[in-house]
Amino acid sequence: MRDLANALGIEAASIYSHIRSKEEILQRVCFRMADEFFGAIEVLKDEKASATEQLKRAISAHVQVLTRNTEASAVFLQEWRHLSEPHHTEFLALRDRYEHYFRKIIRQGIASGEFQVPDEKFAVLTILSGLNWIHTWYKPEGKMKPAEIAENLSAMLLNGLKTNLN
Amino acid sequence: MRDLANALGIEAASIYSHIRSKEEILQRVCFRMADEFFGAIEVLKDEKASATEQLKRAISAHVQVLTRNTEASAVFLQEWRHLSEPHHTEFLALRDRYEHYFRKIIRQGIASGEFQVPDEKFAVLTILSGLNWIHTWYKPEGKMKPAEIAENLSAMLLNGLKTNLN
DNA sequence: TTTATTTGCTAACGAACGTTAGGTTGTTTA
DNA sequence: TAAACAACCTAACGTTCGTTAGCAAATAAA
Repeated sequence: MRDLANALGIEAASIYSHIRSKEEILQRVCFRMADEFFGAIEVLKDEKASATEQLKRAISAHVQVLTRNTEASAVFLQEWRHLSEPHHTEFLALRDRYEHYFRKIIRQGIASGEFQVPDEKFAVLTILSGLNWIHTWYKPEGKMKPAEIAENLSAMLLNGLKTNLN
Repeated sequence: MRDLANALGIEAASIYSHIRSKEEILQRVCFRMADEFFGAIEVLKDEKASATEQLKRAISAHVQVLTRNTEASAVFLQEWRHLSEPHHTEFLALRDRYEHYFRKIIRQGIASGEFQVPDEKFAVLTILSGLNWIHTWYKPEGKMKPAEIAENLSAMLLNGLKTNLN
């Protein structure tokens, strides 16, 4: 709180005119980011699109949220486990629900023959790992733009590294 | 320190018979894990192997280290940023060196035509993200064994999700 | 213009933290 | 057998932490 107050140019005690507690700040960051993520995929719902297309869009949406909120993303991804109950459990439920959205796409891809995936849950966890690691290196002034990041990640996850002779 | 002491069944003050400081514990975990990772890739050095094979082996080695040290891995991956100087800078240097090992493999794969990678650094960061996310879900008693994890991750990163008609 | 509200201040509180000091007990070594 | 050493204990310290209380000043509203 003293570090935050320093950054704001006020005293730590003054922050309590604006918030109830430190825990409330963490809750707000985590649940607002969760809302951002869900909001971003909510508008994508188009189950007529191919699984490939749906996955690309989901990846892109996720990347947009992350790169638009780099600091909140870092807090969201690294500090959620400090949430107190019942928020901690609620948060895990949201995370599960978000993962299920991706699993559904993967399952659809398997069913349609677009994807060949030995383990669906593993695939989703790996996709999300690639997405959620972005905050560790992404800089707004960096050479790779969010759209390029999404494109590269999609290409890598869909096509793999190996040279494709198709 | 009191939580750790509780887990050990001794008093917090007693820990200081065995270590110099809390910071020393963090240093030891982080640098010993770094040693483990470097040791694991050290024995792999065989530049005659294809880039594909080298990458598979590097992934496998990394997975073995992570899954053999799940708790230390969590500390290593999540707490390194709390290291004090000069250890913090040393740690980043080690991390860079480890990343370079992977970049070298990718570069070799591009040169030999095995890989088609728009951005080599991005590819490595994504590979490492998949690897370093494992500690968030892996359980020794889980259904997927380390060797299977390595195999699935390699397949996914090399071949991608898309059904390969080759 | 006066009152209410907002936002910040200082001072302080109780709790938690990492660690030190001195002592005791058990183990090892000479 | 005695001395040295190791490993633990209790008690406590100074620091840091999140937060509250009471107050002052600035701003907004009546």
